[in-house]
Order: sequence, then structure tokens, then C-alpha cells
Amino acid sequence: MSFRKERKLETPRKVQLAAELGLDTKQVAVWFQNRRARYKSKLIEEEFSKLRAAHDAVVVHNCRLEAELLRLKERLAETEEEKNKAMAAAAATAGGGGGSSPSSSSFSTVTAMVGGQQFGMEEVETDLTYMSEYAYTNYMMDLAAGGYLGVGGVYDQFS
DNA sequence: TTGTGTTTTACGACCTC
DNA sequence: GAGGTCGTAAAACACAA
Repeated sequence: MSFRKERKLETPRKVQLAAELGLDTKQVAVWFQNRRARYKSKLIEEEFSKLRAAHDAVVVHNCRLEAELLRLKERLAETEEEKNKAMAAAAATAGGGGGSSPSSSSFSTVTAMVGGQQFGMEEVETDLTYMSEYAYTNYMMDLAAGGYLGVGGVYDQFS
């Protein structure tokens, strides 16, 4: 009860407590030292738990962002393919009669929203260059198999 | 009963004021 | 020098097998 009120003891209080408990003042002092140590380690443990939870949430969020990026990359590739086909068809039907300029193609206006920010095709392409396909593949395979490794497992793969 | 893990008590080494 | 933290040994305790 005394420890709840005061983490450290003044000498008069220590002497008083020792007298009340029928103990040596040294025992009271040592008890408070040990009690402070336990209290401190408990606080550290709680702080660690909070940090770990925050960290795990960030890892999961990162996985989702990477998955979203890969989906965009795939969509980009499909769009590019359609664009090339359309341009080839246009060139074939024009038959050298002078068609429209390639730069006027509607495909050049394709954009994507990532994290609330709008990117043009080239920007998305550049960002996608840096993403980890390995991490994404493992993450999606785990989800598909119903054997999601948990945050720790995913984290291990990233680290 | 016993092996094992956890908690409590006590101490020495070192640090700070 | 008094009193603090830190690391650790030993005793006490809890509990599953």
C-alpha cells in the first residue's frame, strides 16, 4: 500500500514502516528496490506490447498497399496491350491515307488513384518499378490458401 | 513426489548527487 | 557517504505430469 502512494522512501518513512512491520530498515529498503525494479519491467513490457501492435498494423497496411500496387501494374499492362492493338488496327484501316496522330490517343489520359493521390500512367509505371513482387506473391498465396501466416510470418518474409 | 518455471529476497558492483 | 539501479544467486512457491 505504501508503494502505491510513494515509489521511493524518505528515511523517516522507512524507519516508520520498518517499526510497523517489525522488520529491519535494510529489509524495507531492499523490498522497495526490488518492487521498483518489477514495476519498471512491467511498464517496459506494456510499452513493448503497444509498440508491437502498432508495428504489426503498419506491416499489414504495407502488404495491402503492395497488393494494390501489383493490381494496378497488371491493369496497366492490360491497358498498354489494348492501346497497342488499337493503334495497329487504326494504322491498318487508314492504309497510308494519313490517320490521326498517336499522341491524340485517348489511352494517354489513363490515370490511377493510389493512397488518395492521382498518378498518370508514367508515374505509376515508375513507382511500380520499385515494388516487391516477391512479398506480394507470398502474401497473396497465403491468403488464397487460407493459411495466412499472421503478422509475424508476413513480417519475417519482409525482413 | 518430482521436475520445472516463476516470484521474492538479498547482495555486490557500480553510478549519481 | 548515502542511496539509487542493475544483474544475479538462492530460497520459496506454484503447478503440471
